[in-house]
Amino acid sequence: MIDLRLLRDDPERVRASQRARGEDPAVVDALLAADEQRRAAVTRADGLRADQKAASQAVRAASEEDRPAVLERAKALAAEVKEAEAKQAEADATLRAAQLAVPNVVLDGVPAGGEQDFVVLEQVGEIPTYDFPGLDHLDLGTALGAIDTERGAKVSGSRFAFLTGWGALLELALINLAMGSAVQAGYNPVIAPALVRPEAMEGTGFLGAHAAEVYKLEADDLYLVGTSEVPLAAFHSGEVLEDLPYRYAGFSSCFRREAGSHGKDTRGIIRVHQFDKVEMFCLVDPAEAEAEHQRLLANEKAFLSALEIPFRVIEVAAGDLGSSAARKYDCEAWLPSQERWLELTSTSNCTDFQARRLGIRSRGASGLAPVATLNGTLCAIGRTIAVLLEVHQRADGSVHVPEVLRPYLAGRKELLPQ
RNA sequence: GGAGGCGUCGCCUAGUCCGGUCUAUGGCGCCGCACUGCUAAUGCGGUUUGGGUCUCAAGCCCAUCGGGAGUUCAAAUCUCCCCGCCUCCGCCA
Repeated sequence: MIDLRLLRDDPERVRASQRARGEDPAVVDALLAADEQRRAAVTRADGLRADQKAASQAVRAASEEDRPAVLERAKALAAEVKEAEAKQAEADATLRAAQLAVPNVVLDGVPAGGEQDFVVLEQVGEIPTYDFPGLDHLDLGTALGAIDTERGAKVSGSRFAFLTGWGALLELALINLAMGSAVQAGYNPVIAPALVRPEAMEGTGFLGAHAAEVYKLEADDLYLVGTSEVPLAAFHSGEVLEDLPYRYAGFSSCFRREAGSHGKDTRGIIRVHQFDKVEMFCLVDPAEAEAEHQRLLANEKAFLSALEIPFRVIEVAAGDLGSSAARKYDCEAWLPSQERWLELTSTSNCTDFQARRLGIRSRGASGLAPVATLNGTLCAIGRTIAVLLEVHQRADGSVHVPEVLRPYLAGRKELLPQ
């Protein structure tokens, strides 16, 4: 949710942000108009309420003979108030809708344009080459007895998979490695609920453009989260925080309908309906947000480097940002079977946009103000397993185990086909 | 799932039966000032949050007693729905 004061003071900045995103700047002017109308409605209703309050007191004070006339007046005012309040409620709803239609203002330096207009910031490691044909992660995983998508489909449908044997152990290894390094870096570990109320989903902005992506349990009015960013962000909703920053590393299963991605990444476990993820989430002073964002990115890079995965870092263009994000970096790993870069992690600076809607504030020099929230993937486990298998495969079908994972995998230096 | 109890401006608390200066009581904590050799103690004042108005300063106004709706001239107080917590029973990994 955008700051209405910023909007009033500098609407052109918001319009420019809209243009950078390739979205309609007219929503900015619609919001300005809605804001003005709401303020007019509030002023009128407040005034009438003040009159009615006085009239109501007068009823009590009135003498026996004055009473009927005074009561009449109070009743008339009550009707007027009711009508003015209805108009105010309408203006409030219009304002809210207009406010939800305006995404966060992008930060300086974010490249304008859409999905293909990203900027590559750096590449870590070389694109690997292999002097043997090579298998994709599903063939490798099947041979290792680590991934079973056929039975996943039989039991749950397409885009579901079982992780078995080394696959299951690899998942646990990655969770432990991710959580361990997060704790070491000062993040508070959290196991988060995967089912949340509508308010949590709405407050984090996932019921907007991405509503079709979200699973809903109709009978219980609960949603399955697509990322633990949702419960982590909602964790402190409505609170006043002291002693910023707060840093969390949340583990949860993630559920996505993948409604708009028919035919995309259908093979293997790159894009599935259910996967597990360790997500970092930070609440900081808005002045510290950009520095915190760099920290998150650094953590992501360190994690991928430790897994000996070659990757590149891109800055996502304005049009490809989520509505809450003001800047976003993705780390993309090289996927040998498809000879392309695949998004493994993503970190967004949401400035105070998300916190404003969730009511997460802290006491600053000028009173209570929304904090800044940031999120970043530490490890999306399924995809990381897919990349690990492909990148570290060898001609004989075995897979090299990076040193950092060995303590969690009974010291194994390689995984062998069964 | 069944029965009962509870939710008050940071924390605790009065008020709710029987609607009206509730403009929400008192204590603790916190902030300021005074007093004091320092600390403590004491005294005085302040201390929810959001919004509106305004030279965005003071001031004034409106809302806010878990959330929402209703009844009424008037709701912390009455009615209904929802949320949360507690106790007991049932069921359960």
